[in-house]
Amino acid sequence: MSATFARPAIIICGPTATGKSDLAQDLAESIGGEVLSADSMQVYRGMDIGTAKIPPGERRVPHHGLDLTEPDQPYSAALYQRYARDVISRLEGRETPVVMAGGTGLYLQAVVDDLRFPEGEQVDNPVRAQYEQLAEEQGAQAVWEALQTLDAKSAAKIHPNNLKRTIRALEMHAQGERYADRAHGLREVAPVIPSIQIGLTLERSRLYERIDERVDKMREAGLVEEVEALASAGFAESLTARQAIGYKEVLEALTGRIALDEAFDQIKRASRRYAKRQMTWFRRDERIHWLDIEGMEADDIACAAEEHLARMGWEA
RNA sequence: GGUCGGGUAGCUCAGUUGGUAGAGCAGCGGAUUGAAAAUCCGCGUGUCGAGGGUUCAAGUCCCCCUCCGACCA
Repeated sequence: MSATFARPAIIICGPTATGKSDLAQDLAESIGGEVLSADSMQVYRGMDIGTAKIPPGERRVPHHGLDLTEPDQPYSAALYQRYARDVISRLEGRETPVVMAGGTGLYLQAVVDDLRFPEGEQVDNPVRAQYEQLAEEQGAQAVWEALQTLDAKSAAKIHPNNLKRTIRALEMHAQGERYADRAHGLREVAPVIPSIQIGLTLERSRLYERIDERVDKMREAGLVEEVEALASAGFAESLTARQAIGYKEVLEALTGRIALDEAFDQIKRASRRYAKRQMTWFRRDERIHWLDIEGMEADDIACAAEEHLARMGWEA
């Protein structure tokens, strides 16, 4: 990307259930911009209630990054990076501001910073199945040892128990790439798209209350029915979509392995842990200006965000 | 009112013949370059119900009070 940027991208990040999508839309509306979602699960069509996608009828500005593929298709950070940068250049060409809203830290960073993924196929990995079988037969350690033999430098950067990352390094090796040459600390990656980043946050116990409430609302809104519909459309065999919180638990309940109430308890717990991991991810990024939303209405939050934009010299 | 059982981590509980306490779950911290709502790593966070006594030493023994549960009246 060599375009020059008249204005920085505005980024709204932070843990789940803090109102990122609403704020992004409010901001985009007031500055004449468009919203670009950075969410690894909102890319799937039909996964609406459980991903808290803003319903089409409530979208007051154009939204990008939603419904990009089918739930039985795999997706990846590399695909999102290409897609999102393309959206940003098009908006840039029309001098339209972009407001990104995202809880998926890797996706945001893949767009804004100089993360470089190997060329070639973006999701298909011929060697993956082979190593997954090895893991099943001989354990994750054996796979890691295989990596150590082929690419000791990369193996040294991955914990032997971390099977997924070990397999990724092996895939890269098969492509003539080295994991170690790319993974060298997310703090040290240079930015390529200027941005103003605002993080929404809340005291932990209050955040957890909001998460619990939101999960209850998802249940009332028909999450179970949504999962039933997806299940009959081959969702259970998907690689990535089936990892979504809310969906995997309800699927377990639908197959009779756990009770529905138990499933929703698990969804709340998984969402809390997810929020914690998101905080860990975003906390290290010095660029983020944090906004504590305790006791604030949507208007107050938008107002505070606009004040920050003004302080950063943002001009419409 | 009486008898018995029990009050130990946020929750459920363990705790040897007395040597200032440990599991699961929950929680907290961190990593993260093609699955990222995924994956992985690390961390017990405690007036052992209150008070007194015995002892070099009490969660463990004794006394008393208190709370909960069961049973007998």
